[in-house]
Amino acid sequence: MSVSDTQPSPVRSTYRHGDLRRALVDAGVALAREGGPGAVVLREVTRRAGVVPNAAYRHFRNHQALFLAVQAVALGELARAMEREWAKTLRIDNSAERARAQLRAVGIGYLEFAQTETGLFRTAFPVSGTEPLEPDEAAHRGQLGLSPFGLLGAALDAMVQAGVLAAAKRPQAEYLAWSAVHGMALLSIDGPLRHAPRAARQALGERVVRMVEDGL
Amino acid sequence: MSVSDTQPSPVRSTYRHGDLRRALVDAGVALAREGGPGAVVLREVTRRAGVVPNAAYRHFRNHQALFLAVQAVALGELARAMEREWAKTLRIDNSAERARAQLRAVGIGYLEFAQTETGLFRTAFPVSGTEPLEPDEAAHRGQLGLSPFGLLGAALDAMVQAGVLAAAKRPQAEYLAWSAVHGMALLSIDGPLRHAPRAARQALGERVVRMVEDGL
DNA sequence: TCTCCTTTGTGGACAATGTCCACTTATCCT
DNA sequence: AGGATAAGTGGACATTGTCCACAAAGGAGA
Repeated sequence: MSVSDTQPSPVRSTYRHGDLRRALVDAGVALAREGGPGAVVLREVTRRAGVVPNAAYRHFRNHQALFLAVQAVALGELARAMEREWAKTLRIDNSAERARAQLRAVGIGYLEFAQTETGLFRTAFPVSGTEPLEPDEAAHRGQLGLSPFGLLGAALDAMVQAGVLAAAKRPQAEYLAWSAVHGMALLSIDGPLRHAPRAARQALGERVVRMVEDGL
Repeated sequence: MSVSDTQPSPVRSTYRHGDLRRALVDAGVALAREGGPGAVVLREVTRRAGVVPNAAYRHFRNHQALFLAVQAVALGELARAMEREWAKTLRIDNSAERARAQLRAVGIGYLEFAQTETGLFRTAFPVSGTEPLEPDEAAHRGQLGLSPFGLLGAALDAMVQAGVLAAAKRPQAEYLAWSAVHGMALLSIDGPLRHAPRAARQALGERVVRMVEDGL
């Protein structure tokens, strides 16, 4: 409901669509949401927009360009999910505790999103092939103006500031944390844990985040 | 060269192929090796086997079944890569040191394989959609008879035995370690580190493995 | 207001892919 | 020897991404 606001009827009386580009992206996002990256099919997208397949080519160079736009939206939604968790940490007074909590929040938000919006999550990180988006491009940010990557960095910075992370370990620490959480997300949705009870996955999620906290 | 040994000529005089199933899998593996999962295209596979597309259906129910066979081979190769690293630890006398080294070996082997045989690695863990293979099925094992998952478990068991890992932390520890390393592998080949110099990736690989060792 | 140009959709086509059905050709088993 | 059966072939179809030529509508300038 935050993404798509305009498609009252799939039929259209005017020759011009009005805002086809947006309609296409919206349809793409909807498809990605329930079906993952593979469901973002150009022809189906145009079908949902009530338009002939070729019309898409007036707005995107090719299928991949369309897909990238969808991916950007997915990344934005991920950022927002993480921000939501982050916001909960703001009342914590003790700065060391808060910094730690923020790192965890970022991780938990990530994992939660992967399990709640699996299709979008998969779309945000298309596995192979396509050149991925740069982790910090404008469109992928949430309301705080931070990309998922930026949020993680902010949490780590806060940890250094609060003295719970040695400054020497700060450089590149993003990648360590991200790896662990991203891996867990994949194991949870595609790997051997995909059929484990939700509680078990949640417990492992907490544990992996703690591992990062302790092992960084 | 370990996988395919029989396809002297793509042409064939006999009506029967002899061992088409194997030829198909071999071709599939070759395609996966350079091109990843998306390159394992049924028609191309049959083409390489010098046979008409439909012939594949005598040996595999559908494209996915073929793909699963290829995936199994990829998992086997991964297992072998890990075993190779594992073997290097066997001369270490101190059992605590050895156990730790084994955990690292398993991780490093995994990461090395991801970067050396990227196509096969991606094929071993097809991102979304398809139901993944169970991590312990027979065909995916290396020469030691252990699956990638089994190798990791063995390393963790050794750590408990050697007293460098609290028994209480043992259960499910596989998933924590696997997450971290798998995530790093993906960041290295698809994510933001894909263009980083090899040395940088290697350093981060070592670091993530240490993080697991310390944080488990 | 009338013309023309540019943008945006349409229509029809093509190659590639996975899959289905009917048919042919060997091979094996009595 | 002879028929069942396994293994390949041929032709077809729907679906997908993409290309090219064309039509329809707005907008800019007269």
